[in-house]
Amino acid sequence: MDSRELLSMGDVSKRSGYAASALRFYESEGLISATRTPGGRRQFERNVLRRLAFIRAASNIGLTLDEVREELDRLPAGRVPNRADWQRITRHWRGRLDDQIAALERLRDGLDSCIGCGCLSLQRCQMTNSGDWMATTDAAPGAANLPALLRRPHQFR
Amino acid sequence: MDSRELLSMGDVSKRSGYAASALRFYESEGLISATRTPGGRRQFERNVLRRLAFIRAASNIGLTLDEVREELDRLPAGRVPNRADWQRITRHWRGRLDDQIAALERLRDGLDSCIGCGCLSLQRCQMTNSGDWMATTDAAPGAANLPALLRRPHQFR
DNA sequence: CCTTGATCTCAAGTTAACTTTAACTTTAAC
DNA sequence: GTTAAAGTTAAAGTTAACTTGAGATCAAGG
Repeated sequence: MDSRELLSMGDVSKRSGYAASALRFYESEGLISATRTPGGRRQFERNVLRRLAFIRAASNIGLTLDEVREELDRLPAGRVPNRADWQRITRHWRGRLDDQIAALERLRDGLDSCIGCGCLSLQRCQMTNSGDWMATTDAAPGAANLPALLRRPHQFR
Repeated sequence: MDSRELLSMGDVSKRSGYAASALRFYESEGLISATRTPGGRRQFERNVLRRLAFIRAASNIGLTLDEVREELDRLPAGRVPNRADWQRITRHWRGRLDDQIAALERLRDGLDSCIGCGCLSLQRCQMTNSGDWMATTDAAPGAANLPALLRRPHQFR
């Protein structure tokens, strides 16, 4: 552990591409860690760059920070992640991507059938997913059952 | 225009599946409109249900409310949308879906090549997209150039 | 010693799309 | 005439992932 290899905030920010404010935020959230100089400034170990690359990749896949934290927590404590670790994770990510792709394709197919069927009034249209909105009965409101993965994060629902 | 066919807040809420608060919000945003009773309560015309189905569908596709408003504004003013209107819109939506699917597939392919290449240390990994993060030079930080459509709405970037 | 630039902390702001709360008012029913 | 259900407004709250701003402090160079 040669202590001459510690990185400053500026170093890590430049090299990771993350703003200093984001790094502070990630530290406050427990996603990364840093020691302090006597004067109170952060000193990052080199491996924080690996963690940040991991975080960047996971975010690109679409994980929330909470999920990223879980993934990071499940990584081996002391050692560097090995091939098996990495494969477990990428399999998980791949599954998520496949799900998202499948959901979008279902939507697209629904749209296509909609174009073809000529339901101009949107009655019974696959895209609206509230089958009863034109009904005269007071059935329960249709569930909003479209791909959750794709929704922009709403309030609770 | 027989005035006996107006719908109350509760009617529209039940039939559209939207909460009353959402309907008030949509009205305040100019997405839907309503007249008022002498007492001040909203009276919706029946065609608001069609508009709401449209809004629901567009939201499912991933449009923001601003975009939905634009689409609605571009719909014919007086007449009911015809097949050509509907086709123009669904073509637009289909294009968006295709873009999103393509972006996800690129991500998935990147992941696959990553699994295969064994770059366990995440160096030069396709998924991180900040090619220089391990470099010793102070190059500009890598652009976050992954599919914008997929990103959860961040701050500005 | 002084200036400059990098950092620090803590609180508040940002965006989207609504929801929640508080305090009333209408309307319909009994 | 009273009550309960449904509706109204305006303002503030919610979530995620950070950013911005204010007001210090640190560290290095001259």
